[in-house]
Order: sequence, then C-alpha cells, then structure tokens
Amino acid sequence: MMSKRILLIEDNTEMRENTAEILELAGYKVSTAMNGREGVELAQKEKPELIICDIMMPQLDGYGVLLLLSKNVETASTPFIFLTAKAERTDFRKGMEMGADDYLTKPFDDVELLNAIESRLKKSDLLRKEFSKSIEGLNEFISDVKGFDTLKQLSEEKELREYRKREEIYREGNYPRGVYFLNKGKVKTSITGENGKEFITGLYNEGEFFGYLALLEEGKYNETAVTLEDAEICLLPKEDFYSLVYKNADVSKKFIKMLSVGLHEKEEQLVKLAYNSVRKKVADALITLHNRFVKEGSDNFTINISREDLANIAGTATESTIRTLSDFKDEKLIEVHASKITILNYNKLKDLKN
Amino acid sequence: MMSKRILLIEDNTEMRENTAEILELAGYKVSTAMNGREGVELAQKEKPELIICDIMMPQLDGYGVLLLLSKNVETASTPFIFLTAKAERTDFRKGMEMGADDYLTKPFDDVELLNAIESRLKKSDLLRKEFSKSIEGLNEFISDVKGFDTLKQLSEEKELREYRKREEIYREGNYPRGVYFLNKGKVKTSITGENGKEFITGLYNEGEFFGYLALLEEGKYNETAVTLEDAEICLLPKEDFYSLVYKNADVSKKFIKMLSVGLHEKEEQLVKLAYNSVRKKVADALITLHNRFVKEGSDNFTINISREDLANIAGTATESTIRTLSDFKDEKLIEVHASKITILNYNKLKDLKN
DNA sequence: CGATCTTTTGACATATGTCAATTATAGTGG
DNA sequence: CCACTATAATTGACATATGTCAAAAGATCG
Repeated sequence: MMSKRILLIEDNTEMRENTAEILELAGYKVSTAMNGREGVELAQKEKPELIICDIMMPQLDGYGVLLLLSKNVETASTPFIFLTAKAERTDFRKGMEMGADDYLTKPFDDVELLNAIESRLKKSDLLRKEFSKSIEGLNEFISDVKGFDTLKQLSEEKELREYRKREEIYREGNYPRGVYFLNKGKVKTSITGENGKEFITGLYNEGEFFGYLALLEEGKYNETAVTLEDAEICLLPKEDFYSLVYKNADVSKKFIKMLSVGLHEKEEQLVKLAYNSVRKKVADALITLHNRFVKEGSDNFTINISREDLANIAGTATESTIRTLSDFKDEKLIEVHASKITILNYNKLKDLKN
Repeated sequence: MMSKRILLIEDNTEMRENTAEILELAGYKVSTAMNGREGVELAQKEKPELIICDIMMPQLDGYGVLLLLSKNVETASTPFIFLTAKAERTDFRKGMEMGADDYLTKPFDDVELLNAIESRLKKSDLLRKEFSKSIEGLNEFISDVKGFDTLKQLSEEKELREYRKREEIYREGNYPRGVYFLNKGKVKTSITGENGKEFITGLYNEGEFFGYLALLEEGKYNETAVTLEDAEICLLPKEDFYSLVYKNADVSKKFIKMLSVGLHEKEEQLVKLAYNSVRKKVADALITLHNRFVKEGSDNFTINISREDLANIAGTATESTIRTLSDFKDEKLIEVHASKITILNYNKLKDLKN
C-alpha cells in the first residue's frame, strides 16, 4: 500500500522536525510548512491525505488555515487535526466548531498522535474512493460503507423475502420502512400519469439498492416498485439508512453529488422524450436496458422483457414499440425469440439518427 | 418569542434539580429525565429544541442516548450537549466523534452553560425553519443563511452586472465560477437535444439563485442560461457557496432533501411529456409560468413570453403551441395581446382533461 | 390440454410536426 | 416620434408518424 501524504504546519522548528520524524518513522510521507500561508499553498498544490496544523503561528494562524482550506472543494474534506499548546476550553471549542476533525494538546505522546492520525485516515479512506458518479453508484457506495460482512449478514437475516415475477414491493403513496436491497432478480420502479399510463423511472439489478428517494425526501413513495422476474429482496431499516447518510458530513456530500448528477440525467431524458422519434426512443430504451443489465464478458446481450414494459421505458404505445422492434429485426439490429430480445449491433442502435 | 424546550438527562438528583432551575430562570421550558432510557423516550415524545445529557448514568449511558437519538430523523438534528465530570481527553473525543455538538465538563458555571445553549440554539434556529420543500426553496434558504445584510451587500458590490434581454449568462460546457443571484429580471435555463431543439429546464425569478447544479455536481454546466428580459445579476463566488453548503451538516441535509424533491418532480414531468396531449402540455406550461412568476395580490396573471420559449417549456413545436393558444383564447381561458398572455381561468386550465 | 395472457399484424383516424406565406410587433436610427 | 426593418406571431395546407381498436397468432401456466 502506498504511504499516505501528510502535511504538517508548525512554526516552531524543533517541534516541527520532531513531529515530522515521528511521522516518517511511522511510514508516512511528510511535507512541512513553517507558517500558515505556506501551509495553505502546499495544501492546494500537493493535496495531502491529512493535515496537521498548529494554531498559534505568525502571519496566518491555524484557524485561518482551516477557514481557507474549507472554502476549496478539493481540500475541504481533507482530515484536519489541530496540534496546540492552547489547552483551554474556549480555544478547543472554536477549533472544533470550525470543522477540525481532532484537537491534540501539547504535550502529546507519539502513540496518541499516531492513533489520532490512523483513525482519521481510516474514516476518510472510505470516502476518498471514486464511486461512479451516477446515482447508481449509491449501491456500490452503501455496500462499501456498510462493509461486506454486514451486507452479507443482512441478507442472511430474516428480513429476506422472496418475490414472484410481477409482484409488487411497494406502491405509490405507501410510507417507506427502509431501503430495499435486491439480492437476486430485477426490479422496475414506475409512476403513473393521470391517464393511467405508466412510465418506468428506474431499473435495478442484483446487488443494488432501491427505494431511497422517498426516505431522502422524508415523504411517501411516489413510485411503484414491481419485480421484473422472480427475486429475493431484503429491507435495510430506515434508521440504519439515515444514520448512514447523515452521520458523516462527507457521506452527505457524496449524496448531494449523486443526486445532482441524477437530476441532470433526468433533464437529459426530458429533452429526448420531448423531441425524439419513436424509433429513437425505442433504440434508447434498448440501450438503457443493455447498460443497466449487461453482464461483463458476454458478447451479445439478451434480455427478457415484456413489450409493455419496454414501451413504458421508451414512453410510447406498446404497438408502436412492437412495430419498431420488427423494423430493427429486419435491419438485423436485434433478434427476437419469443419475449427475448438480443442486441446484435449495439453501436448502430446507439447512434441511430432521429 | 416562545420559550424553547430543553430536555435535561441527568441521574444525580441534586445536579439535575440545580441545573433545571438555572435553565428555568433563564426562561427555558425544561423537561427532566433521571436516566438514559427515560431520556430517549421523552426526546421522542416531546421533541425538545435542545438536549443536555450526562454521560455516566445507570441503565443507558449518554453515548447510548446519543446513538439512539441519531438514528431517528426527528431527533437526529436536535442539538446535543454532553454534561459530564469525565474531563478526560478520550471520553471527550468519543463524545464529539459520535456527533455531540458540545461537551461541558463539570464543574461549570451558569454563564458557561447558558452561553453554550444559546450558541447551539442560534445555530439550529436557522435550520429549523420550514423552507418550501421544492428546489426553489433553495433561494429562500440561502438568503436566510447568508442573512439579509450580506445579501444586500453582495448586490451592492461590483460583481453586479446588467444583462440585456435574451443575453447569455453561461453556456453548456462552461465551467462554473459561482452561483448567480438574480437581482432583477427573469432567466431561463435550457438544454439542447441532438436535433438542435431546446428544452427549458428551469425558470428563475427576481431574488432567486440559479446555476448551482453544476457546482454541486462538481462539473461543467450542462445547461445554458439566458435572460428572458433585461436583468441584473450578480455572482456569488463558488468558494462562498461551497463553504455554505458543506460547512454545516444540517445544511447538507437540507440540500439532500431539496435535490430529492427536485428529482421526484422531474420524474413527474417525464410522464407528462411522454403521454400528455399538446393541449395539456401547453396548459401545463402556462400553469408552470403562473406558479413561477405570479405576484401575490394580483388577480389575473399576465406574462410576456415568446411563443418559442413557451413551446420549449411544453416540449412541442412552436406552431402547435400557437394553435393551442388560439383555442384557449376562443374558449376564454386566456387573453392575448401581442406577445402578452393573460390567464383568465386558472382552474379550468389547470384541470384540463387530456 | 385448455384457458389466459402476450405478442403481432392490420386497418384506420388523427394529432402533431413541417414548410411556406402572410400579418403583426418591436427594435433601431434618423 | 416616425418610418423602416428585422423579428416574431399567425394562419394555411399538407404529410405522416404515432396512437387506437380489433382480431389473429403465439406463448405460458397450472
């Protein structure tokens, strides 16, 4: 494992050199700055994994450093530990309120310092990972945060339930009891327009979570979830979900980002629905299905989906969808066997002109 | 102003009575619990504005209380102050890491206690307010957080710029420099489909912020912002925006909620676009405009909008929109004078059948 | 194997987009 | 302030893409 980069900001030369030595002995890569201004510059440039900073310094004090760094996205979430002789309650409180992650008072021993660093790094490690920027990344993210064991344990617990094909999991208007984890099978979520027609807003695959939007909104479900095939689903209680999402500021941040990306994606979908031809819409629906459900390593993608569902993804009438599928079949873009559709030419389908 | 409710959880009778007395003298409404279990129950039931809690208690200790309360949405954001004789560093750190807001060590004097409470209440007061649940509530929210003075000051600064009608503020693909505040005028944001047709995704009115989605995504703009009429716009630097959004966990939480609601609204829009008739779509577009731009206290709402823009809100061809407007005119639902449209019968327009 | 549900095809109506011509409006400069 | 011009709104004529209804063919399930 690569050694972590730590930035140490401390004006006292002896203190700085001593501390740096300890850190280096512990296997960290250390940069040092002898005053606040220099520290901020180094932080911006080197993007260390953790920052240790004295409070009382000439030029720019520790509070100032923290304030400046917290204004920049790139450095805002870097763990920040104050290191100071100011053991007084007021100072301490000020530091924590400004968003420091820890506050070590001098004198401290090596073990104490290293423990503090270790614990902060461990916490931030999880969040540093690059999750897929899409809302689907949530799945990856949650499972990572919860840890594999917990997850496995979860599905071994009694809340695991089997669903038949086309069975309803929750309905528009219900109150959420938690987040669903799809152990096996596929699920669609859809909303119904006033003319009774349904539109599919979400598709979920094995190993993914769904049904969190209502929890985040703190309201009722505004969609209905139904299985697309036989499935095994378990419920993560909402208390666990909330404590996961809100306990840690960085997790909240990830959620904000994921939701923003999701919002953007829906907007793109809006233009397509508004102005694309049925031909293009159906092609897009097939592409969506492919991207959502493809298994790595298989050449041509086959899916078993009802024409009605496909039409509800595309946002068009079932018969129109079927006719378009026939066209695609004639053009050798897809192959159809009963309700199974196989994509033969992904790229041509994807780049279909309107 | 109504007095705030504080819940005091403390097992030592003398200590509890003394502290409660101080708090009552200071004008707070105090509930007391003599152990952790009782405290949690009371917190759930009474939903106090602030909780003060001892750490060492029989049955359920302070850490346990905090943990339980943080799992419930309703109590998770209630300010929580630990009150304890355990002045040791490790205890203290544990408490803060679990999400306590402050940590007072015994013995403390009255002033110290009251100050701590006052500062926490002040901080949480802002967040307790009920902002409109829509994404538009952001505006209200930011201005409240920033404070009226700052806002006014902002628009008095040099970054204020005047824009002519139909002038571009930013374009798809640009990198955001901050959030825009619309001091005067109206703005639309739109995305362009592959066939070159535009679709309007956002409408903004005086006193509102826009252009924050790209910042939250930490990416480029994926929409283009253009003024609908002459406007005055100023820029809130992104650093300020980020520190606003991420500094405080509760603000982040608000954002998560707002974005979730926004996502849900876009999904509803999707069904409408997919299955509604042009007639219905145009009516919806007019209703949207009304809701977005109506001034309180005026009977019939008039707006000056180009037919093209209206069509791009509805997601239909300009000529179709115009024809539908003519129909509405014949049906006395609206009145048209030049490019000005007046809504005569809001309710009929709103409940139009498909 | 029959009954039920789904898919496919056919025939048809029409809602909506497109292109072009005409009329109205608003912005500009003298 | 008026005339002129560019731009926007409206109307007409038309083609067609797409939805609807109905019936036939096929698949699925107990």
